[in-house]
Amino acid sequence: MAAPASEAERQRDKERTRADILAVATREFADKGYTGARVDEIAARTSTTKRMIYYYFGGKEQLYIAVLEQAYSAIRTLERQLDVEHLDPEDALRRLAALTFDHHEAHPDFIRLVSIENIHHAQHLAQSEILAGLADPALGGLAVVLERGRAAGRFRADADPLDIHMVISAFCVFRLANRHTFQAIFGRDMLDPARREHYRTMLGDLVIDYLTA
Amino acid sequence: MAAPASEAERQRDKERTRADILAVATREFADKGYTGARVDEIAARTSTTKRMIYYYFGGKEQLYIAVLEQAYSAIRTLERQLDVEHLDPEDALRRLAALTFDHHEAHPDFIRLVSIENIHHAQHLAQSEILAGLADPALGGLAVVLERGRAAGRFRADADPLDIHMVISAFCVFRLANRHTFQAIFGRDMLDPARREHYRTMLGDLVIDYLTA
DNA sequence: CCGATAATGTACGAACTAGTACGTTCACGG
DNA sequence: CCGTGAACGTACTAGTTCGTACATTATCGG
Repeated sequence: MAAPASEAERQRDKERTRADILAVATREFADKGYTGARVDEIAARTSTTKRMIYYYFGGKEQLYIAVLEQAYSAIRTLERQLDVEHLDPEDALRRLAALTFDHHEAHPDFIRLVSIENIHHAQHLAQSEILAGLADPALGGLAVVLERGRAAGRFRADADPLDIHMVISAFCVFRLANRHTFQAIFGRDMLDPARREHYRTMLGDLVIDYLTA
Repeated sequence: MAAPASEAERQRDKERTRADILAVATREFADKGYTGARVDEIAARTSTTKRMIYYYFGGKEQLYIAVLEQAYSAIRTLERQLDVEHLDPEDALRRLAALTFDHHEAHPDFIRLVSIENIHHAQHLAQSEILAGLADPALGGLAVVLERGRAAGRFRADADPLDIHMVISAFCVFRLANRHTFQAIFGRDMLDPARREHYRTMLGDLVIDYLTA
């Protein structure tokens, strides 16, 4: 009767079970926060049981840290896409801004996890070891581009890579993280598709106008 | 023996008890989040008992809403300080940016409450009635200043008051709300007093350079 | 001065929640 | 083909947490 030959149909699959738990936990933590998330609820939405969460991750906190690590490592790949070599500084910066804008919009769960983690003073992130190497890819290309623009006399002299990164992040993060209170108070949906291109362009202008003033 | 004549020495004081609970609850909710905050913990830090929380507020959720309402109403007074009449548009905007910057830095609890409320999709704010009249004071003066700058040909034509407000808020909020993960990843303390003036000036430049590009 | 009511304190319960003890089933090597 | 360990499921517990029933004290009008 049973023909379990195919690897894909394996009833017991370490990788699949782990990935399943992690995916469900990501949504649950992003949605309810660390304290608000319920281990029983995560287990219920999984195709396995609560026992497996403790079997594979150890506990609620370690599961949450694993979720954070996965979310952050997915981000690492972003800034590498910046084409430092072949674009002039202004175009490269506009491209970085647009890339970051798109990336944030595509990963609302990540933004929420970062907000949640900040509520908890980044205490879980501090326990993790994913930090090493996270800063570099985000800033390496940016520093090069800024230096090229400065050398060409097009960018202001006091432009700091981390400051520019902060402005871009602030714009993109705020738009997602604070959209609910913003909507409640001002009645404007910052994620309205009709305004998307406007904001995307605005961020580029904001950065370039500041650098070239 | 007892000489309870003086109003200040009253053993039973409705106002004082209420205010005490609210102050303690504000710190507790801002620190731990809505789900993370414990009613028993709030009661313990109060000079009264848990019974009074339910007597005056009804429950945890209503207490949290009361905290939100008080925090937001304290903000209302801010934007009124903008001197629309006697400053030229650029100075007025720089002043608004600096005012907002200072205000956010002075009220970290408020920023945290807003972050927390956004995690919960602003569902509590929606239940409140403080919303009416919150948007106007924030934007009224700004709209006037922008229009004056536009009329004088100094500001770009497509400048929208709400967009400018968003940029200023994004900068100030991000600096406080995300300082822990930012610090953990990039090793920079965005609240370092040594960098305060730099960021304060930078925000003004950012806004003005965008508007006058 | 006294009764009514607002304000406060104590002790407790019902429901929830993270975590675990214990038992079971599958897969793979020999 | 079978034994051993990895992977998985069930049922339970200890502790927590919101909320409340009930008792008590202060204050103020008459």
